[in-house]
Amino acid sequence: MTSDALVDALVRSTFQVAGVLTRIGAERDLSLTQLRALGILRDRRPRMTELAVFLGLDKSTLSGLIDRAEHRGLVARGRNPQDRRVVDVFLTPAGQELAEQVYGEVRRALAPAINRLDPQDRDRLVRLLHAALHSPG
Amino acid sequence: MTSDALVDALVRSTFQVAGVLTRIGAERDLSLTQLRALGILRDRRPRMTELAVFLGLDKSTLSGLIDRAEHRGLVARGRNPQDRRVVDVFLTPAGQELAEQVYGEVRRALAPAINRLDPQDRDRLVRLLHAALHSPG
DNA sequence: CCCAGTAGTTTGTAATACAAATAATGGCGA
DNA sequence: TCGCCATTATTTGTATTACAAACTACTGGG
Repeated sequence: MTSDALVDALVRSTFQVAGVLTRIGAERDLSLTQLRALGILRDRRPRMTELAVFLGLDKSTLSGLIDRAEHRGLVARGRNPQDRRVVDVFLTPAGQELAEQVYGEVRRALAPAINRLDPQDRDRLVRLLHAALHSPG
Repeated sequence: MTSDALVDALVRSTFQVAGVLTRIGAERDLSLTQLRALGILRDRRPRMTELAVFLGLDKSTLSGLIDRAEHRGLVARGRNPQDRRVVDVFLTPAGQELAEQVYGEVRRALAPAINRLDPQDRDRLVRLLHAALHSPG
């Protein structure tokens, strides 16, 4: 069946890309989760609960994660004056720089894979991934 | 740039599929790594070191992983008569059944995404993923 | 037979993750 | 305004995941 081949291809590529991300993160002492958090925080300033939902983590897990990143000076916590229960999270300048470095490294690491496709196929792949996964559901 | 859009799409789909796999694994007390190990063992009987390399883990990490799976009756260790240092790992019948269940569940979970594509686009996506990622390098 | 190298395990430590309990605040109803 | 429940995040306790270093058992060459 075609759909089984597609499931296999998606799972395979998932583990392959996750492996690349894990390796790049490890070079800078970032777990896959921390790396993803950095990526999310590049263009957002969520509250703890929002970020936990985004990452699919329990809020207690996120407290520890942000603790460690904060001690390393990568992120900071901000209090929300409207609702003082709320804690906003955002990247420090050091965190921003690291995030850009890491994602530059990711682009470089995936470049060989991408260069195996001609520009038209790249566009096709983007559109197909978008159509399949980036939609409601 | 097109290649940046493709990197974004690959990273995004990686986290999305990994999320699905994590959730399905969690329903059966399987981590993403255990789930992947089960998938690999479906059609292989590697030695410990081979499996560790496959998963990108240290051999000491794998010892613990296989210990826990063995206690749950999912895998078994076999001694190699040619070289008695070597330990082969393979699925028990229970492990085989769980692996099939889980991967059936994965197919069901990804079906909605797949069904958004017509058969021709599914083939295209399989070929593009294969061309980009499943090649040398 | 000795010894260097290989295959796995054990031990120690840190990070990741969840659940339950806790603390602080907000907001609604009486 | 007071009381109470809900919300937001942290703390605490436990299991898993992961690595590195030390260790055990075995192999194969000299």
